[in-house]
Amino acid sequence: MIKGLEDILNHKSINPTAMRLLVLEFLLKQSSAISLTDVEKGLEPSDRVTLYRVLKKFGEKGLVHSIDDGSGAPKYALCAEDCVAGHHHDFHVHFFCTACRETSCLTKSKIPQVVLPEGFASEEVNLMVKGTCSKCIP
Amino acid sequence: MIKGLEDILNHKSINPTAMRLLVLEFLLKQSSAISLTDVEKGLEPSDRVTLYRVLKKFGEKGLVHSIDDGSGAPKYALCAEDCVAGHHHDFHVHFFCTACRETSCLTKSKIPQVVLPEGFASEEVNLMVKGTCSKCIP
DNA sequence: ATAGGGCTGCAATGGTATTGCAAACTACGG
DNA sequence: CCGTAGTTTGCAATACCATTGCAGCCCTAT
Repeated sequence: MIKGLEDILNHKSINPTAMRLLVLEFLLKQSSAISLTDVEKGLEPSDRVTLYRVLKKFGEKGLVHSIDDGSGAPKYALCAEDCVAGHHHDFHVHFFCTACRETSCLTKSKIPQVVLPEGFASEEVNLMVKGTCSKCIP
Repeated sequence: MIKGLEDILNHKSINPTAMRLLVLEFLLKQSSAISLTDVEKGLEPSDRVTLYRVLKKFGEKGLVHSIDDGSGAPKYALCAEDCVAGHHHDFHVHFFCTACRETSCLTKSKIPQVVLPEGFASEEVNLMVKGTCSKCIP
């Protein structure tokens, strides 16, 4: 199991340290995007700053992408597959459930093409939907 | 002129105080969405907290909407037209130019319909595009 | 005139990212 | 096996930013 985790990191050119393996393992267990504070609580008693830097490195290397769901703190989730360092390909919709307050990636919902005014060039698109998720529908 | 400003506030059931008129006037002069710090600098030497509360009230009453462009601080812009207290209708695209670092409302670019998975109900949609705006194209 | 409610300004709090620095660790060449 | 260089980690400190409490002010209605 741990072996597989190491491979993942190596494949992204990230030195597989104990801390990073722990964070990666924790991320793999999540069903939704989580904040730095969530990681901190799940991996007690780890240092917050270290976790911050681990996630930052993961982001730089294209292992995770961060989502700003308006909660103030960024959420992190593992990238699908084909993200390379520096260029993310996560053109999917992010969903924030106002009931359970979970942020999740709707990898199957692609972001539709957006028509921009003349002279505007798009580099990155982020679509955030808020509402009620399937688990919280009454 | 000031008379017109008062009308705007009254129409939204906001007591027209000096401070609020100033903020509204400042907002009307902007061509892009601005942060609380921007307002503070433009209206020196005003108290930041007061401006914060003014903007908050404007938001509650449907006069302005706030945009989270990922810069850490929310940006504010006047609502188009028919926003009512509590329910915003700003289904337009927000654009962040990575060159001039300005956030603007593309009121003509409507957010396309998003297909959500079964069981998901959408209440609010936010589409943030990052790239280069027409003024910054080489 | 006065009492009450809304508005403002100041001070203080709390949560967050972010950086500097020194200790710990790791990989590697002798 | 040892030491060294580079990476990683943990701690302390800093810097924003939103948000709240409180006290004084203004305006209005009675």
